[in-house]
Amino acid sequence: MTTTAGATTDVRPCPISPVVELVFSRWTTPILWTLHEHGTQRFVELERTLGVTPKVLTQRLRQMERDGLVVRTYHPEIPPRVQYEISELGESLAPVFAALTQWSERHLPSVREARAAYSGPLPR
Amino acid sequence: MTTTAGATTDVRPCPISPVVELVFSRWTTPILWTLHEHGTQRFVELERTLGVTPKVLTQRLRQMERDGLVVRTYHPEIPPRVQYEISELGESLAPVFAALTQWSERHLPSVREARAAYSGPLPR
DNA sequence: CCGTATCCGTACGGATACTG
DNA sequence: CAGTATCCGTACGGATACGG
Repeated sequence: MTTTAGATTDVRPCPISPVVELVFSRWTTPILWTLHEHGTQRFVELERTLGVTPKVLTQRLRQMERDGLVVRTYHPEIPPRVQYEISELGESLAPVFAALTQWSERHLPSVREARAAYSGPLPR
Repeated sequence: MTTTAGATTDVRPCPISPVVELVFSRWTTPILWTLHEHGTQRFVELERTLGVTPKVLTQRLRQMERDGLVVRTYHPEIPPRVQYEISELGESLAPVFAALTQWSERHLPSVREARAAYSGPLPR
């Protein structure tokens, strides 16, 4: 565990932090969900469906493309057409989403109850 | 405008967004993980283990207590002692964490490959 | 020990305008 | 249509100091 005296104890963070950062950053979840549910989407479709500005949408899509979660296909036409679809790697997240969905259905009410019952500080 | 046939009124965002915000906000995942793995922890233990400043730690713990994910127990001693433990509701997230862990083990290498192979913009 | 109070820097998202 | 460029406001986290 800790090595010889003097050395700082190693702080081992939870192993899922990388995935969390990868998948649950802002907008990534809605984007993945939309592509998963509605299939291939064009840029403007995502823009309108999610209500996100083009700058941010581009940032997220580039990031997700780099990480291999989505596939971008450019069609050199006039006007240009770009398709975004979820990759196989992205689809492999399905069990995660399923677990999350199930948890929501079962336990989200409990959260609401807890919030209602909570009388301490931090009122939002 | 909205007269696109077929799709009536509702543009439904992904249903897991609330949970994501709840569980995967900054620091909440490491906190939950630590309490899940190492059991009950004192304030200063979490502070040191996670390397988080007391202000932020308090914010997160209050929020998670309000949401019913952790249980705070105050022992009026000198010096005072406060225990934080994961609640039953928090424990119910275990399947989610399990799915995430499994995905990490299986598919995180693919992400690294994708990043290495990616030659476009956005180099981080 | 367990927080709270205060200041501060920045990263991030939103809005707008413009280009190919 | 599919972005890029620019400006801007703020929410958030880190650092420090202090209090019960």
